[in-house]
Amino acid sequence: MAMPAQAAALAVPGNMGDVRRSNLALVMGRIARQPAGVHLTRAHVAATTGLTKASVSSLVVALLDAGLVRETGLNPQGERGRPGVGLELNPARAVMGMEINVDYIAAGVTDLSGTLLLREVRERDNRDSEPGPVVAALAALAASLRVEATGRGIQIVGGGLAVPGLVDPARSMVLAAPNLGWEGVPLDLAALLPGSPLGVALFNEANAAALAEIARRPAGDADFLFVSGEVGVGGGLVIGAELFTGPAGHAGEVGHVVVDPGGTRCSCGGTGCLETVAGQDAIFAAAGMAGLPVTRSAALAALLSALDSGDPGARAAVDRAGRALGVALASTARVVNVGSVVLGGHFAVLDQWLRAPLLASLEKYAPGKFTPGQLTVTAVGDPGALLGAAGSVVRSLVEAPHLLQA
Amino acid sequence: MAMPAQAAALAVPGNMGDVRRSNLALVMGRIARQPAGVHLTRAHVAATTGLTKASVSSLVVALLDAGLVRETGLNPQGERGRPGVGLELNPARAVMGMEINVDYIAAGVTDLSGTLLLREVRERDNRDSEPGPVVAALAALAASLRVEATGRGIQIVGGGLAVPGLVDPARSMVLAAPNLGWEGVPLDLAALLPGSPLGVALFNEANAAALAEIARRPAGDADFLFVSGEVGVGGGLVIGAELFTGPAGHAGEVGHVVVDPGGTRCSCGGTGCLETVAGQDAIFAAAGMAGLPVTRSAALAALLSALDSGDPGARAAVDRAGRALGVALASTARVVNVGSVVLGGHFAVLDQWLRAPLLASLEKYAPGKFTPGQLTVTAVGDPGALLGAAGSVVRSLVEAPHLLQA
DNA sequence: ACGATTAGTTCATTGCCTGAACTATATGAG
DNA sequence: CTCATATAGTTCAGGCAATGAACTAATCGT
Repeated sequence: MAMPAQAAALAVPGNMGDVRRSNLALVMGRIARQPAGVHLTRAHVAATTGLTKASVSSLVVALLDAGLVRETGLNPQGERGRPGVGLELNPARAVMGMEINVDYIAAGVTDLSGTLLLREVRERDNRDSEPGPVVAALAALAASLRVEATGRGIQIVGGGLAVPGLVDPARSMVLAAPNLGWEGVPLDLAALLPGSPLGVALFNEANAAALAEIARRPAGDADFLFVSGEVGVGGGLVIGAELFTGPAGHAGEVGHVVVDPGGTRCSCGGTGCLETVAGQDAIFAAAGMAGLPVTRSAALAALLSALDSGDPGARAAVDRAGRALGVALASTARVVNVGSVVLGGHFAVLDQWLRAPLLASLEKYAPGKFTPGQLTVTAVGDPGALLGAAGSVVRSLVEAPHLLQA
Repeated sequence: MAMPAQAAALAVPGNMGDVRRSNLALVMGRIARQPAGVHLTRAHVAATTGLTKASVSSLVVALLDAGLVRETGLNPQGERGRPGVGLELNPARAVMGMEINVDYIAAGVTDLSGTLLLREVRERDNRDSEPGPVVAALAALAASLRVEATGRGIQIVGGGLAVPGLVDPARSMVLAAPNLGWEGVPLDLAALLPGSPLGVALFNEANAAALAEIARRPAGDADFLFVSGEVGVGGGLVIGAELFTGPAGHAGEVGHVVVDPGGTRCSCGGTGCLETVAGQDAIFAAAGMAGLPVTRSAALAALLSALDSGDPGARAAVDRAGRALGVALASTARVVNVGSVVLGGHFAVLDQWLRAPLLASLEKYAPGKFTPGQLTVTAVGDPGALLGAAGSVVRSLVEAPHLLQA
């Protein structure tokens, strides 16, 4: 719920409890947004949120009781007047991010400020795998991290799982993950974090990575498209610092924008999709690297050295991918009106080779829409999906602190 | 503001006034959604909204005082128990929709239920016109309709203006309307309806037309892309029964999706945009009708008869436009994840000739995403932009009835 | 005519924010 | 060392909005 000046018609009556929850979120958000280590007092919260000191005091008590916030010592530096009691996010609460990908599973723990405390990646070939054992292995990994966290006095209150495919979060289902060979797979998310108050949320990998980017961008720069380059090409659309997933939950899928109407068949059944030109397998094949190193990171390294040594096939393949990406981004920019793009996956790795053809293509198909500065590379990198999945739990907690109230 | 179960972090403290406004909107929305002529009582509002009878009574008094709602007689048919007092939208309040287009200006008055009460279209060539006289002529037209409405005891509380071009509603500016020859034109919207309590809102024409479609669609079918075929190709993206305009306010511009990377230059500076293949001028030119009838409706009629008589050039041109539209819609469907499309403008007129190549193209580039039933033609037609602009005012009033409180 | 039934109002209660008054604890000047 | 000043935080009365129960109002069926 949102409560301010503009009222939107809703299906549910509002009451005073909603005011309380809204203001609780306001105070929680203020505390969460405070830079780490900078003293923040009730008085300052009141002054910056517009709430009265009396209300803030009452709301902070609720947050303390819920264990979301902690009091630190008094203001250390000598200022006039009574020193205020410091407030910060409770470091004894944390969330778990988890990821299932083609070559590995991973789990990590972040505190409520988004700092990564623990992380563990287990290599594992999940191609054409059975979902059951993969999820069981991830549950075991998560359990071990949880034990480690508990040993440090840290409670895991919830988690998020990122999967490389189309998901239906509402039904906890993986609708289609071609690279895992999963289709219509229901997941027992609760088993990943048994008994955690907030449970486990499910995300598409590119969407989770996009969420992780949000926190790492300058404030106000809250609209962008994250493009994830893996075997497939995924996308996460962020508008107003919110993930925009569209009516059916799969918006931002820039990998299947048509970039070549006369092109080749895509695994999705379509024709000339971006993925058929700029996906990892497509680039490797076009560069004449078919049947080369098994792992993707090795293949990428091989491609990079081929590019460095001036291999014409490799250069042409990347050039073509860059131009195609430009076509897709130009169209996307028109339809959803975003002017900033963040490149992830192999697009980030290949940035120096990709950038020139991509910018040229953007200028040709959407002149004036993009400046080079609006085309950036992921600030998070590999653990992006994991951090984003974890961060989403933090975010839901900041927006609805009452979820953890007694 | 929105008030229910899920709280979103906001910059502004909530208080009980927000609860009041939210519930006011809830009751107002319930009354507005009641089919015309069907008796609706306070008791029924309470039962369907979840508010208590006491709250509903109090809220209804406020709506009556604001003049938004009216009591009708008692329940006519004999049912057991005390008959309830009927409630309906006040027929003495109305809004004005206005439109500036290439060949005409238009204004119309609708009551709060969206019924068109008055409408007047004045032919007028606005190509490469000065904004001042056009707006003055529209103001005069609006004034005359307002006099007529006042004569019937109807008060105009606000209005909306639709313009064929990119607009910045916040600054009341037309950023670019190539077909009018306007660029960076500030509009004195207040002059169109002097002294009206809600003022005049500004819309892009395709967006306004999309708004008008919302009300005419079956409930639950709230996600679609409206494609407006005029000289240019515009679009209005509706998600969750809300217009989605994106970060900069121009989302849904499907006319500049790239459908042919090797294609011709577009007026926007890009290359191979949908508009270069499927815009009216493009189709007329491809059909070999350059320099034909002056007015667009005459040219369209000529094209239709050429199609009827089997003219191969005309058929090929429309075929090509249909296929290109399919490419653009396939890409758009992936990026924003809409599965329904509403055709307007010449796309609606040419539907029978366009449909087959369009569906074939959709099936080729986005297989399984569209069924023929999800491809429909405008249910509103010509006055769409006008009705949508007017409807937007009604909508804002329903969502924030307190705007008209004393 | 009277009981049953439904509509709508009145009123005491509860919850939350607000503003003012008050308490608590520091700094700095004399 | 003491006191004025300044700032932090709590307490408390007041107001507002929703709630639920009790009450009044109006109609139907028998």
